[in-house]
Amino acid sequence: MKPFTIGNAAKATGVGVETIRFYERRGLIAQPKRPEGGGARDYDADTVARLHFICKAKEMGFSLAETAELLALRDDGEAGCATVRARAIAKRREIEIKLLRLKEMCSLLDDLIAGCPGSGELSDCTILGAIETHDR
Amino acid sequence: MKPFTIGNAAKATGVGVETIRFYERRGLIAQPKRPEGGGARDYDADTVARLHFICKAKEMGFSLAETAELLALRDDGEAGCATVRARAIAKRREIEIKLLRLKEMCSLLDDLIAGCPGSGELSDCTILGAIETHDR
DNA sequence: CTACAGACCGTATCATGGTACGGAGTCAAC
DNA sequence: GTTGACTCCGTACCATGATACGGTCTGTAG
Repeated sequence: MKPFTIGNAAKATGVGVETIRFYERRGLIAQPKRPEGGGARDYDADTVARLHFICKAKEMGFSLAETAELLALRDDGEAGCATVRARAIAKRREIEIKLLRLKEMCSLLDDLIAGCPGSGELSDCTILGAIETHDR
Repeated sequence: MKPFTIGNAAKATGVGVETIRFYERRGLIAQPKRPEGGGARDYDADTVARLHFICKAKEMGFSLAETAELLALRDDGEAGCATVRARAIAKRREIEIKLLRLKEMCSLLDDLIAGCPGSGELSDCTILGAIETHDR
């Protein structure tokens, strides 16, 4: 088994070397001990697992700070499954809200696009006009 | 008609005074001339309209840089309506993509939440386990 | 033995969209 | 004539999530 140098850990998880160092600085993962006498640090399996965790959590929309909290829960013997579940549900709700915001944006844009003749002078542009109007 | 000092312009558009100055620095709006001998600048109707424009565009998901481009189009006698329409359509497509990303996040989370017993030891937490697993 | 690839480390920089601070000036009311 | 509310202006700072730089050290291959 090849040693997980920072470069190998980066390749294995698809993040950059600098990004791993960044996560270390942010406390999401521990920096592995450096071998006596110098040389490259060895990223153990658990640290690599944490990197995967971070990537997955990011995919699901968790911020780094939230991911750090999830990792802390994971490390905390006291915490229960219900706490984690609550985080997931809260995040789901957050995303739902963003989804609604984006849908609103879409329909605003749809209205503009539908109302636009698509050619002609800028002075008659219904889109610019509509953006400018402050009807609220 | 009361003069649009920066504070009044801010109230009228719902943005902060510092934010207006920030937009000036970014070139989205021009800084009105200062009256001879000093005193508060007067934000004319067009500048206030531009501020409304910026707010609306933000609501629709345009970044400040994109909004600056739209404003430049608005100022450009040569530009045609078709250009503006194209921007709107492109932005719509972008938002559609974000929408899909968020929907993916939602279903990932839904799967986690559905598979979770909701109580019990953290060591059996299906959610943490699933986040950690690198199946891709 | 020497060159080159990586690792190491601190620090700086980027983009995005603001927010805050501090000192000075101005204006109107009391 | 002083207080308080604004304005003006430059500059600094915030969060978020990285990315880059430059110099040193080490490990390996040729």
